[in-house]
Amino acid sequence: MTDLLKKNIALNVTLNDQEFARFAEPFRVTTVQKKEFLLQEGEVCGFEAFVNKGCFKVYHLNDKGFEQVVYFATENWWITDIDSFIHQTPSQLSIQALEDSEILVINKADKEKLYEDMPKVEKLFRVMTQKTHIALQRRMIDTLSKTADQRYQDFLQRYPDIASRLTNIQIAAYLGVSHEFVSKIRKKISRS
Amino acid sequence: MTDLLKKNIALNVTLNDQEFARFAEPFRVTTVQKKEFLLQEGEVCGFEAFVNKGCFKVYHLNDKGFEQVVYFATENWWITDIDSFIHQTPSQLSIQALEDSEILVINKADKEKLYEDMPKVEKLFRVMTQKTHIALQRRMIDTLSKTADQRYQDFLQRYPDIASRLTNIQIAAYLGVSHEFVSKIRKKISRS
DNA sequence: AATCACTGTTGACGCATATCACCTTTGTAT
DNA sequence: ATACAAAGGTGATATGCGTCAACAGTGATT
Repeated sequence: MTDLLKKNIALNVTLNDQEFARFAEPFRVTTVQKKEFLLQEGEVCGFEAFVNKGCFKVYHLNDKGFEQVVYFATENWWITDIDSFIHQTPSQLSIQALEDSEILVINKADKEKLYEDMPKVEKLFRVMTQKTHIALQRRMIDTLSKTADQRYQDFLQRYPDIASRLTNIQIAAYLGVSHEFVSKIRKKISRS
Repeated sequence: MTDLLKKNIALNVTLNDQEFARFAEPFRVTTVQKKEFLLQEGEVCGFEAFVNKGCFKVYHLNDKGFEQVVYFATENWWITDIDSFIHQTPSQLSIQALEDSEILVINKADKEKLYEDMPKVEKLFRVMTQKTHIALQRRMIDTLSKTADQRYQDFLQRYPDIASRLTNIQIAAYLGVSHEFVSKIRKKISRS
């Protein structure tokens, strides 16, 4: 149940079996059906979750009513609306399952107890947040300086396993372009 | 010398005078002249710095030879190339002073000692990184779903004090648009 | 099997923004 | 004070991408 989680955190911090047991204790296994929402805009996000199986999109509905995908999360990714979770303010993001999924959920109070009880957990989430931040910084640079064509191809190369589970419409919502234009990019690629 | 730093970290963590003294000890005051580089692309970033006075731009030179500004840092901001600093790999970013400035610099080894000696420092940088990440996530959404016009006006509203110290060219490099277009946006605004 | 919703494709047209060229204004160094 | 570099502004033209509309393909639901 928590095997994948154990491997995941081992990337950032070393815990012995007893420490990991304490860490894993407050997590609850939850199954989520395709199309089900973990969080809807306006709700306060009280959880953080680790994806054991399945796929989610974390997105914002912009002024024009378009979904802007902040990120996709498949096996081994963490999901939350970090802004709403930390500040306990209404969420501007929604989180929806794109496949039948299984996640490990921890609530805010339990996570804060972990921070207090285990200094290594501070380090774990510091390092995880830093890595996430680095990835987002790179995406920011690419978004501002590359064409949609290049960004589409970069996405396929960087996340081939995720891309194959998504529709063009979902990928377009991540890249911030219309799905019709993604379709035209694909046509152009297939000709060359 | 470290008054501003003391106030800055007090936003995220509580340290008594003795603890703060230990925290501040490894920082070195450094003056930097306008146009001087703290870091150039290709170098490994071995420091993190707190801005006491002045202004910096952190930017990436893209394929077309254009500067893409990742962020500006004035008084009370921290600067580093977090990617290069953490992984000790060659930097893809450059950091240059836009004004004569004064910073407090800590090197990587000393920062790691702080992490080991003071659990509160783990928390400090975890929370700081989370806040930075939230801000970048919001910027990402805005970049993908708003026009240059809106983003320019948002920038002026959100950072009026920084904007007034920058040229249009620098603001354009942050927004990811040409400086000519920023000029046209300004004209349009002034007419209305 | 039939239906209906969702996804993908294509073309015509329009808008946001880039590019280029040139000029004016401002700042800076001697 | 002069000269030169950098910043700011403007118009003409080009391009990337959006919008809209229509249609075909693919899956889901009954």
